[in-house]
Amino acid sequence: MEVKAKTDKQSGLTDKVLKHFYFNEELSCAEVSDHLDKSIPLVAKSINELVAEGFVIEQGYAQSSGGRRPLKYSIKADALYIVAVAMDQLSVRIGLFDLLNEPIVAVQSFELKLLNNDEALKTLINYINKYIAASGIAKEKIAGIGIGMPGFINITEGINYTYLDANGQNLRYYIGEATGLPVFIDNDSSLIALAEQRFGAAKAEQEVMVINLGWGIGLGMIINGKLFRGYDGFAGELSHIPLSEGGALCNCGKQGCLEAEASMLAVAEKAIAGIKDGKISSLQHIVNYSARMAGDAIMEAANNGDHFAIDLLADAGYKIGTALAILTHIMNPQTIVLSGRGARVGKILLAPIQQAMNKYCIPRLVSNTRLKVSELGFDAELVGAAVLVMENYNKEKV
Amino acid sequence: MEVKAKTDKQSGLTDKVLKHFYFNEELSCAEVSDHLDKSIPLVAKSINELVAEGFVIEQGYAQSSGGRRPLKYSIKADALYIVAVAMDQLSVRIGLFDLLNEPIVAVQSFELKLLNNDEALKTLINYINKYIAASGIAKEKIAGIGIGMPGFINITEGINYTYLDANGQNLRYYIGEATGLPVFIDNDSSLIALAEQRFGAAKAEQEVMVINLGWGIGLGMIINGKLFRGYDGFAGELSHIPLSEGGALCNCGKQGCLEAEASMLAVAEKAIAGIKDGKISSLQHIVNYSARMAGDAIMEAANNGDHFAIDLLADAGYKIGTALAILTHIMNPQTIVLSGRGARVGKILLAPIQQAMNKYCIPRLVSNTRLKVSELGFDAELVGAAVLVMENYNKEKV
DNA sequence: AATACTTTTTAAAAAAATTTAAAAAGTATT
DNA sequence: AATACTTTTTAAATTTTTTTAAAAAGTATT
Repeated sequence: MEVKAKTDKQSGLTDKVLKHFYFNEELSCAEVSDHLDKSIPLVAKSINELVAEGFVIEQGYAQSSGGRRPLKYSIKADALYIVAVAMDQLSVRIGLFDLLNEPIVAVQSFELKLLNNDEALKTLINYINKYIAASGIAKEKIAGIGIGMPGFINITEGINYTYLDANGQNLRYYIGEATGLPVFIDNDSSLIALAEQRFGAAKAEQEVMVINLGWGIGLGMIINGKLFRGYDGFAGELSHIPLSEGGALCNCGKQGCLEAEASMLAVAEKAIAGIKDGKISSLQHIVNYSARMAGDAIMEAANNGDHFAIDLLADAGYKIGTALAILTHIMNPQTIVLSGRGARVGKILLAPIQQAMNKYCIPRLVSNTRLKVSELGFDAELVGAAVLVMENYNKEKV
Repeated sequence: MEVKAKTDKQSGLTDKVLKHFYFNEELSCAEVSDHLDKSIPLVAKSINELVAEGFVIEQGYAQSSGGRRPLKYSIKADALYIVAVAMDQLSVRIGLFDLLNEPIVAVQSFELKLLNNDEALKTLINYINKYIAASGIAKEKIAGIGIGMPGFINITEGINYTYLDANGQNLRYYIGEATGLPVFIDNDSSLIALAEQRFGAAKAEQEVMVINLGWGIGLGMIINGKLFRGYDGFAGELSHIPLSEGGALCNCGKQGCLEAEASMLAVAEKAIAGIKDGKISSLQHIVNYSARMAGDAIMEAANNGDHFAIDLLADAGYKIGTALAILTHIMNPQTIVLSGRGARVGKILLAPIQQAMNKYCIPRLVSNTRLKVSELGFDAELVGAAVLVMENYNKEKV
């Protein structure tokens, strides 16, 4: 016998309506009823409840489309706040957003090495707690903490198999206990995909592949309008598909992985090697940079027209395009979005990627697949972390 | 304003219950209620209706599990019949099945060249009509005709962009008019996947990749327990992914496609070339065979231990395995099934496929992915065609 | 300007689904 | 063998949801 909370049923629709307002702009009662496929009386009841509780506000009457003018409602921006955390292998960004995804406190970032760092989890929790305390926002007003992190993550168990070991404990629960707030974690690339589908370049689309161009190359898949994770949660491992026979050695142990050939880290390494080899470029100074700093410098230089940087990126782009051709053949997506850190050089990558897809894709597939550069860019992971919290939010939580 | 038939709502559950009995063995009312997540009174009403109408029969009381003995029900095999048609580029098979997937009339096959054949559609319809008439089964007892066919198929529009042109008309509607029965069409590989997930090697599994080894290499994808078709319906184009730089020329115009390197047709061509080149084998006689007959002979010989045939298949298997490694990285399926015509040499292909996957997959992915050979084999497409009909069947049809 | 037709919202009535209670038919334990 | 506890089925009572009707507030057309 399942113990279903009585409110579970009753407030189920109300939560859906609330989320619908979070994900959409102004809506009338009739529109919500239509979108949610629920009768108007039911939806009206939920909306009135949300208005009474201060989650939703009336926005006045809109233009008539041939009948009575609809009364529009929208989410109340300051009804709740969300803590969003975006991590990569070396650093953490944290922000506090309202329900319109506007930052309430400036996004802060700090260094945090995940690899072989036993203190990483404690440091992270400490930083989150300080950030929330400094914001002055009452915890009751915070819907939860969303965290995007690299690594193989088991969402249901809340475990990251790669980083942030909590002695095998549930990471969500552990951080939740330490912060006193509901915590939701997911893979960084998945969250970027979520952000692009909800508020970005592939809004409301059903079949979307989002490429997370960063120090590695990630893939977040939206299938049937939902994040797809595969049977064990490991789907989207685009970066380690065998691309070229006997190519560069990847840190996964194999050869010819996309990541080892075309990630921003790989580009940076090639750039440093090239300059040491006497290549002419505005990037002479990067030889002593870390690969990571070099990566940023290369993207900057490419956007400023440096030929060497552009050539390197074009080369990476062509390889990425080859992988995207494979992906397109298998998934037949509506849109492929280039997102993440590398989106800032998206325009430079676009041409060689498209070129490779033209060559390696069946014509029918190339012509139907849209290739877009993210506008969310580096913010995508933070937005996705916020979305993750709201997707899981329950008004009447335990 | 949508015109929803009033019966649509009422009989909705009854149809679901009916299908549940088609896809499952004996079930009690309580079990169905549990599976369908509907209350017992509702389910009981539907079951009683189905029993009264002769779709479902009582199977007596089962063993008690500590309380009242459950009354089991099951589908009535002869309540309905299904016409299943399985096509490839050169031939058609047709069968009449009952609701237990048992053939009522022997499966017949005949030659039908699809390419550049304006008469193909008329011939097909003619054959189907004759087959049904000869069976002596009343049309009222036939749930519909399911047809699996090669080519790019738009399910919603009912159009096959590759073969069987009905002057741009809706193929489903066209055949439906000509036969007087509801018609459902789908891609052959999709139907094979459907069969494997419903009655085959991946029964009830949610994330399954089914490889259709035939004259080409097809892929049917089950994602979230449902057939996935991609945005335009062209997902699963595994056979034309760029596998090797500058390999054999494919009839799609590109080079190095999996299909051109590892399909049964490619194997047959290699075999004929090899024998002409003086290879020792029991297959000397196939030099004058068509590639298609040669393909069958090679599979036969391989199963009889012919080294040359086994080597050729092993070679093809290794290439298929490389492609499956890529597929596994992207999709992280629970199970990969080797099905279709080539399943009869599945055991021979298994080892080289697994070998390639071991080499090219991240360890975590290989160890979690099950690789199985279909037991349905060549019958899979027919079973899938029958499933297609029943999935779309409505008791109260228009 | 008046009439006819829209669309949105509110309220009342009807229908559908679930919950609760009770009966039927077992098993397990003392 | 009697009692206590299960599970399945049937029936009755609620609850929930949808449908229908009506009112409110517009637009378009003659």
